[in-house]
Amino acid sequence: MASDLPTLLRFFKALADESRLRLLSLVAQRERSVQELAMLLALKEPTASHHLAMLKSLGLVRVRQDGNTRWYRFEPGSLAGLARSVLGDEQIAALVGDVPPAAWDDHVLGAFVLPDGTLKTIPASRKKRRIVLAWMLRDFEAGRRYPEAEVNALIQRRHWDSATLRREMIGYHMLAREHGIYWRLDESEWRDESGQAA
Amino acid sequence: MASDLPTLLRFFKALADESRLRLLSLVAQRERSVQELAMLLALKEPTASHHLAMLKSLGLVRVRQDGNTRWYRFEPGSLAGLARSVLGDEQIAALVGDVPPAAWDDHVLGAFVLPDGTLKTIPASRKKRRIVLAWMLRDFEAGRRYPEAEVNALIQRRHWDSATLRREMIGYHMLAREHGIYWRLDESEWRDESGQAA
DNA sequence: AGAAAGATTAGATATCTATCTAATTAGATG
DNA sequence: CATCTAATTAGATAGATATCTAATCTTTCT
Repeated sequence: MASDLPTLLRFFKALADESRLRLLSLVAQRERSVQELAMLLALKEPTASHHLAMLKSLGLVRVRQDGNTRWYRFEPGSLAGLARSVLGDEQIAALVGDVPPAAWDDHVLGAFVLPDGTLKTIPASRKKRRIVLAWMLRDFEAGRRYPEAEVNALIQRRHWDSATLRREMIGYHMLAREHGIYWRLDESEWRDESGQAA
Repeated sequence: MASDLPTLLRFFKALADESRLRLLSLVAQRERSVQELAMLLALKEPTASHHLAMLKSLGLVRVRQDGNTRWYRFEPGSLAGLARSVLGDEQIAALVGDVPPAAWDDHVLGAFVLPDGTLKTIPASRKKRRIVLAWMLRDFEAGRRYPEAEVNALIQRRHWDSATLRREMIGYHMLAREHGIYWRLDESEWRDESGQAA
């Protein structure tokens, strides 16, 4: 139901306060007036009133007016929706809205690839090196078979050290070799940063 | 499981922050490194690290170290306990720990009853008047029948205006009258502050 | 009508906390 | 062994917010 990030955030902020949790607890037992609640929590009435207004705006409590005292009570089931939106692990994963998934890769590439398309340096960290290698692999067509000389030529369009880079691509299982012939492997075959198969 | 107030409060405080919610969301999709997370949220690494430490201390994320990068991932099911402790309305009501239920009544009585046991004034508000009347009703034995003169005498030990107080006790259905004879009614018969039967 | 009670609104303040920079630790690389 | 990278820890700061006092509003009682 209410599982967009701003809404979820409002609920959590409302519940992340000891006074408000105690208020909820007290009005869950029975109807209570503002001054009674303020007295029980050792707060001034305006403070209690302020908290109750927030809880009301979220539908967590209901008010009944009688004379000039207002009786607050907990709204049963109002937290069930929140609980449901938090129960499933998938719901949490679905919260990211506007973050482009490739942002990190772009960031790394931007730091290592020059405007002319050549590699500034080979990233020292495995994590970044893997991203750069995956980018370089786009120069190779899937299914086609390449002799070593052609592999080196394609790599050298990006960086002079084709020996190192070719070895790395093999190491990550992005490229396979047999009898001096190379071919590109599918992404599902690649090794991850720590050398494990994906 | 974790439904005492301090624990619940820690969880809600941890989740009541946009950065931490987004972090959870990102690591729920896949394993991610600190610098990747910092970059995706436009935060500095120490900030991300700080948030992740808090989430880890609550068991919401797990870490795997590889080289000197640490891969964080969401701990599936870690929120289920929280959700369960929030789902049931009774759990909320059970949070009040150390608040004595009679505190409010004691407070009212303390404000209107003098040390010698007499009534300073009759509370103007129905809410407080009802509490004082209930207190005065203790002077009457259950089951016993009282002529009007005796009722007045018992009330006057507390306050001179026995006529008003007697009428009020009748009004709240604490006392019943027939043919000039009065008797005390059970608490279940009393009217509440707004005149409704309990 | 005037006074009082209960509650809310307005405005001020002090505490908490999310974030940053700088310094430190631990691991990998050459 | 020196260097570099990723992450954390330490310390400082700016922004958020829980709470208070004072003022206002509404309903009830005399």
